[in-house]
Amino acid sequence: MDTRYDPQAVESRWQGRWAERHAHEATDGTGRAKFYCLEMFPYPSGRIHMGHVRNYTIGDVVARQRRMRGYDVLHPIGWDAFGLPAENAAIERGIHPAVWTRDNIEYMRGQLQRMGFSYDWRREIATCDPEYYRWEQEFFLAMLERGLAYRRKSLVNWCARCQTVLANEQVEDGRCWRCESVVEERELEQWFLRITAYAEELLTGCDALVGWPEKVLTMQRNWIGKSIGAELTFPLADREGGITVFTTRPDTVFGATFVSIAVEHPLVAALSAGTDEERAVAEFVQHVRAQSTAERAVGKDGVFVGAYCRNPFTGARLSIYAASFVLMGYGSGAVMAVPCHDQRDFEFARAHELPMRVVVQPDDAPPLDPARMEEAYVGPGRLVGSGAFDGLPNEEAKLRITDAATAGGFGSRATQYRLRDWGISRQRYWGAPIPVVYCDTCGVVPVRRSDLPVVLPTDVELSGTGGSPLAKLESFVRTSCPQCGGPARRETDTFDTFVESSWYFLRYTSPHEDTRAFDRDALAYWLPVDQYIGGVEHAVLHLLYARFFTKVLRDLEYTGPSSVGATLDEPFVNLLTQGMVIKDGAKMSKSKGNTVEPDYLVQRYGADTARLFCIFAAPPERDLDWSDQGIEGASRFLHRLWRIVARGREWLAAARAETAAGAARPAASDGAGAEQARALRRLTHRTITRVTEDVERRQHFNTAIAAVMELVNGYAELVDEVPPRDTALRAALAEAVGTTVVLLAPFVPHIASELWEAIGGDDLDAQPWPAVDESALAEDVVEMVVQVNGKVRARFSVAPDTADEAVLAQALAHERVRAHVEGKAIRKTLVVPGRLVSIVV
RNA sequence: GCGAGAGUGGCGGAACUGGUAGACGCACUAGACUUAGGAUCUAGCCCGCUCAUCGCGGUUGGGGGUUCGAGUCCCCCCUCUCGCACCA
Repeated sequence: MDTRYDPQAVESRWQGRWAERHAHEATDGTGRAKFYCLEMFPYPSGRIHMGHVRNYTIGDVVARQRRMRGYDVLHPIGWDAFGLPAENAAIERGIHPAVWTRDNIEYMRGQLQRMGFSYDWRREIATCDPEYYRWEQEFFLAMLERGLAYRRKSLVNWCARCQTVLANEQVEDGRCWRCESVVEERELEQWFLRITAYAEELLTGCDALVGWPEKVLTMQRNWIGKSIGAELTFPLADREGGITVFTTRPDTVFGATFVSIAVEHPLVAALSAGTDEERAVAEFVQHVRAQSTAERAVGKDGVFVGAYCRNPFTGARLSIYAASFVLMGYGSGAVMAVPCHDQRDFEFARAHELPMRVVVQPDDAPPLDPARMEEAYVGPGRLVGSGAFDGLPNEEAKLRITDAATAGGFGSRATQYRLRDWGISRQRYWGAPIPVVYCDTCGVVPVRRSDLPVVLPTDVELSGTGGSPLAKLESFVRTSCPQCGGPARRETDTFDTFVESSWYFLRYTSPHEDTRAFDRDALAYWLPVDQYIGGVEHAVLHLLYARFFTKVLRDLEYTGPSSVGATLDEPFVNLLTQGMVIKDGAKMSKSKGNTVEPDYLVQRYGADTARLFCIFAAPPERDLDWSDQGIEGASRFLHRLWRIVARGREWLAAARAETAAGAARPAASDGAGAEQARALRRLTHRTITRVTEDVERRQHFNTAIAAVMELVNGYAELVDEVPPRDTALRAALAEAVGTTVVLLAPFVPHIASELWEAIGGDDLDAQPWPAVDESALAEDVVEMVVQVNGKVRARFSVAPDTADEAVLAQALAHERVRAHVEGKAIRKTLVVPGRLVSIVV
C-alpha cells in the first residue's frame, strides 16, 4: 500500500472489479427483504452536472447502505431520452437526434461509472427505444378503449414563420425563441389523458403519503385544487334559458348584484346580438382574446353585454358583464358577483358603479356599510338581508341555501377541481409516435396492437421550419386503415416526454420483457419504490403524472394482485427532494456560466472526494452552496484517513485477525490501557449508533459524516507504525479503524474498499453494516451541569446510576455553586437524571 | 395575494423528544517540521469586560409570553427563498 492516496488509481481499480463481479445487480427474491432505491433518471443532455452528482450520490449512499443492511436492493438507471434539445442539436449542428442522444448516453454512462454509482447496469433503459415506448403505445390504446384518452380542440402556441408549434418554454415574452416573431394561439386537435377522472383519488391519496415532504404534498393538493360549493342557475330575464355559475359561497347569493361571464362564453355573443352594446362587446372580446394570459391577469376589465338575468332567490334583475378575469376553463365560465364579500367583485363593482349588498355581518364588529367598505368582507358571520336565511351562521347557510336551490330545481351541490386533463400531443419529431391513424371513411382509428410498435422513422429531414418533419415523410404518413383497409394517414404528433417518465420505474423490474409490458411477479415484488430521490422542480408535474399512471395501469390490470404482492396504488413510498446546487448565489447553470464540471473534479480530486463534498456540505433537502475550499476539505479528510490507515496497516490487520480468531485478549492490559480502550470502544459504538440513525431515519447524511470525522479525530493520534503495547487498546483501535472504513463505505466506496483490503478485510461489498455493542455504550460517569437561576454555574461527574438526592447534595456542595447560592434562600431544586441540576434561589 | 420553507460565528452548517448553543468542516492566527510549501502536525478561534488563567456579562432576525430552563413551544412583527399566481 502506497503511503500517498492516489484517487484515480484506487477508483479505476475498484470500478473495474465491480463491473467484473456484477457487484450491484439485484437478485430478485432470495428470501431477503427488498429495497427499491430510485433516483429520477437523467435527460441525456450531453454531460452530467453537479445536480446529477448530488442526486445520484445521495441515492447511492442509500442503496449501498441498504445492501449492507442485508436488503435485496434494486438500484437501476436509465435515460429519459426523448425531448427537444435533441431536435435543436439536429437543427443547429446537423446531427441526427438519435445519434446525438446515443452519443450523449455513451458519454454520460461513462461519467456515472466513473462516479462509482452502484447501479444494476443490466436494467439500463432508454425511453427512445421502440422496445420501451411500444408499451406506452399499448397503454395509450387501452386508455383509448376505456375513454381515458380522447381528442379535442385546444389552443397551442404557433409560430407562423417557423410553421411549428412551440412549447410554453419556447415562448419568450410572447415571441418565438428562435425567430422572434410574435407567437399566435392556434386551435389544433390534441390528444388528452383524462387525469381529472382521478382527481379525487390523487387528492385523497396524498394523505397516505406520509413519507413525502409536506411541501410537495401541499403543491400537489393545490394543483388539484378541489373546491366544494354549489352550482346555481340564474334565469335570463326576458328570454328562455339561464346562466349556470359555480360558487363556493352560496351563502352570499342574496348579495349577488350582477353576473360576470368569460369572454369565451357562448352566451356573450348570443346575449349581445341585436343590442346597442353588440359592437362594444365584440370589440372587447376581440381585445381580451388577443391578450396573452399574463396581460390578462393584470387588468380587471369588463363590459355590459346588454342583457339581464334574475337572482333565483330574490328575482332581482342583475346585469350581465363579460369580464376578462373570468376563466372559461374553470367551473362553468360564469360567476355570480357579490361585491361585498368577494374582493374581485368589489373592485369590479366600484369601477363600474354597480350596486353592493351586505349579506354577511361579522359577529364581533360594527355592522358593515357598503358605502364605507374599503375591501370585501370575506370572513365568517351571520346572514342579513337574505330572507328566510337571516340570522344563520354563514357556514350553515351554505348548506341550507344549496338545499333550497336543489329543492327549487335551480341548483345543486358541486365540486370543482383546478386540475385540467393532460394534453399529451406534441407537434415534435423526437418523441414516441401516438399510435392512431386517420381514415377518411372510419375517422380516428387506433393502430392494431399486433402492429405495435409504431416505430419513429429515422430518415427525416430536420430544418426546424415547415411543421413536423414526420408530416412530410410520406412513407410514414401513408398507411392503410386497420378497420376498412382503405388509405389512411398516420398521426404525426408524438407523446409529451412526461409520458415516458410516468412509468419507467415500473419497467425497471423487467426491462427486457418483450412479450408484455411487465413481469407481474417482478413488479409486485419490487414495487412500490422504497426511496425516490430527485429535484423538487418535479414536485407537481412528473410526480403527479407518475401517480396517475400507476393508478391507471392498476385499473387497466397491467399491475395488480399477483402471487407476491398486492394492488399498487402509489408508486413512491418515501420521497426525498434534494435542493439545488448553488454557486456565487445562483443555481449552477450553463447560461449563467457558473458551473463546475464533474469531470474536472474526478480528475483533480477523485470521485470519492466529489461524493463526500456533496454529502457533507449540506443536508440533502437544502440548497448546496458550492465551495472550492469545501472540496479541498473533503479531499484533505480522505488523504488524512489514508495516511492514518497506511501508518498502522500491518498491525491493524494482525489485530483484526486476532480478534476474528477469538484470541484471548485481556492478558497484557494495564489500567490506563484498559481505560483508553473502553473509551475508544464507547466512541466507536456511539458513532455506529449516530451514523445508523442519520442515514436510515433522519437522512441527515452530512451529520453522519461529521460523526465519522469525530471518530477519526478520537483515535488518529493513537495509530502509529508501532502498535500500542496494550492488547485491549490495540484491539479497540483495530475495531475503530475497521468501523470507520465500513461506515464510510456507502459514501466513499472506492477508498473504503482499498482501505478495507489494506487492513486485511475481504469483500467490503459483502460486509454487513456494523452492529452496535450495547455494552460498549455504557458510560462510567456522566457529566452533570448545575444551573442556578437558569445559568450554568458548574459541572461535575457522577456515576450514571447515582440517586437524585446524592446528585443534588453533590451539586450544592460544589464550591462554584455555593458562591452563587450562599446567603440566598433556595426556592426550588430539580434534578434531570444524567443531565443537569437546576437550582432556583 | 395565497401556500410552503428558512433566518444560528467571518463562511457551510450542528443542536433529533424544551435541558451545557455553536458539533463537524472551511477560513483565519500562532507555533513545529521544512531549502520551500498552498503538504503535514500542534494549539487558538462567537462577542464584550479582564494583562491573562479563572471569572463575569451578552448572544440563535426583532418584540412579548409560557417554563426552574426556550434556537426549539405560543402570540405579534421584519427579512429572504421557492411554488401557485384573477380558480369564483
